[in-house]
Amino acid sequence: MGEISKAYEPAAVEAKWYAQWLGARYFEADPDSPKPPYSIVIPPPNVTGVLTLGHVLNNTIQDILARRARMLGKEVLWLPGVDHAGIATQTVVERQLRKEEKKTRHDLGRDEFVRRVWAWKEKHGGIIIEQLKRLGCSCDWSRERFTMDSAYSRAVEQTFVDLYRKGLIYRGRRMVNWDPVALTALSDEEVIPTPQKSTLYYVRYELVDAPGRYLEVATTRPETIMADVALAVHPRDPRYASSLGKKVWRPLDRAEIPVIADEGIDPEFGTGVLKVTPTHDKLDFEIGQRHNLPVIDVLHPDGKINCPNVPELDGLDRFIARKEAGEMLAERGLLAKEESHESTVGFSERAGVPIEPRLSEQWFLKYPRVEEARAAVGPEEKVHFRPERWTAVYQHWLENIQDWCISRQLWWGHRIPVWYSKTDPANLHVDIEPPNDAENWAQDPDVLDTWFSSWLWPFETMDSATRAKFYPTSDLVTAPDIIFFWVARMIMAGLEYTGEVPFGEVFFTGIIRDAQGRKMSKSLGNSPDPLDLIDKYGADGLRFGLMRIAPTGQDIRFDEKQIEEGRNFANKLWNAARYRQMQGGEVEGEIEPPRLTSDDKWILFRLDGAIRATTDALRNYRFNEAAQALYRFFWSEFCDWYLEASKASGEDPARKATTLAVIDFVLGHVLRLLHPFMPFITEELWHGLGYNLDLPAAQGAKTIQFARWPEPLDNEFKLNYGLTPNDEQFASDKYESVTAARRLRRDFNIASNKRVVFVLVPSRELPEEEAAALRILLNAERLDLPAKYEAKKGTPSALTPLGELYLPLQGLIDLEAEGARLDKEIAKIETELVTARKKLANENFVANAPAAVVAEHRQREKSFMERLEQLQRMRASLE
RNA sequence: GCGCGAUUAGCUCAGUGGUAGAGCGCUUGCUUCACACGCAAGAAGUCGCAGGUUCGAACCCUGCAUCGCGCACCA
Repeated sequence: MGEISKAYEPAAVEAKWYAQWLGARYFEADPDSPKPPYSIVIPPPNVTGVLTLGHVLNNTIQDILARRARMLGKEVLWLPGVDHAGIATQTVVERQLRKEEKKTRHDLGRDEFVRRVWAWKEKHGGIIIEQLKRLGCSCDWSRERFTMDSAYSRAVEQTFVDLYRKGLIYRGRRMVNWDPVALTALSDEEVIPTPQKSTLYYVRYELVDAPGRYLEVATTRPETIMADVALAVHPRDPRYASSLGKKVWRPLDRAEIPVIADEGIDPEFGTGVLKVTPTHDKLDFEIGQRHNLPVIDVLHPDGKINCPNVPELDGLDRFIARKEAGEMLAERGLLAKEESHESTVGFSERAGVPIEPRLSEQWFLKYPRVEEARAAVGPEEKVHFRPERWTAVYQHWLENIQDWCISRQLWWGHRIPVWYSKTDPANLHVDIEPPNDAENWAQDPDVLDTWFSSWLWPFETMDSATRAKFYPTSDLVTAPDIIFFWVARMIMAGLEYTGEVPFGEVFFTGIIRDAQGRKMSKSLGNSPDPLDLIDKYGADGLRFGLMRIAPTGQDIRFDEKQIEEGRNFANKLWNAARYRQMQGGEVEGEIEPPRLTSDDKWILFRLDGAIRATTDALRNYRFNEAAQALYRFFWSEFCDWYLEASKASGEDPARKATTLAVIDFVLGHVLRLLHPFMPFITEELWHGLGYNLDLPAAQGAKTIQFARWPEPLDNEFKLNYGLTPNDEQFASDKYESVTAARRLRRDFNIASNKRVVFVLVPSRELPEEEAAALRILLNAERLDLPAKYEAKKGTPSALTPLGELYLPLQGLIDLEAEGARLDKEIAKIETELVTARKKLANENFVANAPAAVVAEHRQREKSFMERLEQLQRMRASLE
């Protein structure tokens, strides 16, 4: 701390230390270290991603865990990396291609397009990695991984081959969720059910053998009528019993279709008649299978109508065709009515458009180790979820699990390692190596779902030495919205391929929302750029501000004010250190027990409490509690009371030396406790104040990161330094007295900078050093301590734990005001006394409540009575 | 329809059986020699509603209301 600025300026400090940490390779994990291991794998952000507040929250927590583990003497691996994010990345590059070259990926061809994506990745990918560095993340960047690294890709393909050989992966023509924009199949998890207002069309189907008689069908999708292959009713629906087995005319693309009975029909919905279009609805597909119905597909992959027989609709977008079909039906008198209707429609998570149920040939995975995975999570099991309630969500999903559609019709991703014989398409070659006579085979054009690579992340990112030391990992920190996508699948893959669960503790963060409670999203533009926040408030301020409010597992409403508080706290810390430095003197001198004042002992007690509270909170993943405990201790106790009182040590060198030693002791502890939260400023002050000087390298000489995590002050320490609860109580009483005196000042409009004379009639012995502290805290010109004091009538007075306190003023006193003030205080005490007495008068309370609680009430009653008596005496003196 | 969460000061939120808390905001005073990103004092709450358990409930139980989130259904 050469130059000392009044306000903490984070930018230079952050850049300086991060570069130094990287240069010294402090974050790199050594698999050969004798230290016990601690490991986290980062939830890999998308390679296209930029830092959001969600990432800040998530990664700050991981950094806190990692840094604290280092201070606890663990060998720490925080393994970073990014995800190739199939759809997202392909979309970004395609958009760029369209904009800059007016080309599609098909114009380039597959190989060239993939080359372009790689080029894009090299140039723009992984911005987020640099942003994580700005945040201070202590990842082992030497091990940064990418899900498309060659070794990792090989593992992904090998996994496919292995699961295929185990019979768990199969190819099938089934109903899938089709994204008509990205032109690919999606897994069920990638579909977001969204309530939509739509129109329910009541369409009339004329009976073939009874012209003029109709069956009415309620449908939201008239544009798929041409794909109808039957009408279906419930077998026991009396309204339609006579129609069963008959034929009706399909409107638009006119054809005869049968009326069938199926248990799947809900007679309550609409008219109780369903039009069966097996290609465009999951239920319809199942009915079609049960009744051996044909399959007609009237949609192109991009969602346009494919029905040359009805030229009015052919080629139209599905939503335009829907309206058009409705109008056509109306014109032909086949539309009985329209109703508005609300239903839930599946939207593509990526493209944001309604997905289309579609029959297509895809690869599916029957999940391995489902039951084991389900049983592995629970309070008594190997994997603990925090908050615990997510366990039920996880288990419910596993109990109802459906096979996973893992093939995607994209070009960017892990190519499916399957080749089809050109001569015999039924002949497959499934292996990570192509067949020898490759020219006779064609590789499957599809790639694998990105999550099919992510689920191997905790172990395929590690080489064998690393895995031996650091796997299974210790903690996983992630958001609850990827329990299904990622967490559950990692557990299954871990069990299948390593025989172990991949992590022990899973901490689910809340989701950060804006002030209106909406999710942060790019499209809403309600997501502040964390880099702007770092520029404005510093990385430490951002981290601390967020940690103080955030991670209770509840969603978080973001407010920039909270980050401002974090910045202010950093500034407070900076200035306290600055104050210490201005005092000069020896760094971390000897604390001489006989010289300790009650203030010194009080702050040591409070420090002990803060160490315990912080340690306990962090051990239980209650980051906000830890941050709050440190905030309160440092600001409200250390700065507001202790540092102010310590100014009383004056110029006596011996006393001052002890005071400074206590300040150093506390600051040294606070910096270490805060380091996981605020890595930069704590490192800066650690060195600036010279607390690193007498330490061995392994314990913080070069960096606070390896300084020991503070231990609570044990009984031996307390004995050696003569700390007794009496001292603590005395200091508390003193501060309470000071507050009472300041209130007097305030009540009589005496400016806080005006030095005045106070008179205290002490109710107990008051050594000179205590009086000195009182004078300082009261900003008193003088503090008189007479054994008896005859106050002039009307002298403002207050009852304090240390005695009766007077504020003699000349000619300024308003007797009535003073009387009113005392009356108010008396009334307050009386109320409390009544409450306390009521409680004690309750026999059941006295009989049943714990003795300590009853004693506390007795004590309170007594003290209220004493205070009341004194106040009344003071009141009487005014008359 | 089933399930989960939330409801505490103007705002954002802590607080799992024993006198209602913090920060911000607000009022008032203060450029007091670390800090105005500050210091000091203060005002401010029928703890969503209704029952129940208990000597005692913000906290436990039941029901209801409102908001949010999952899952299922959705022709």
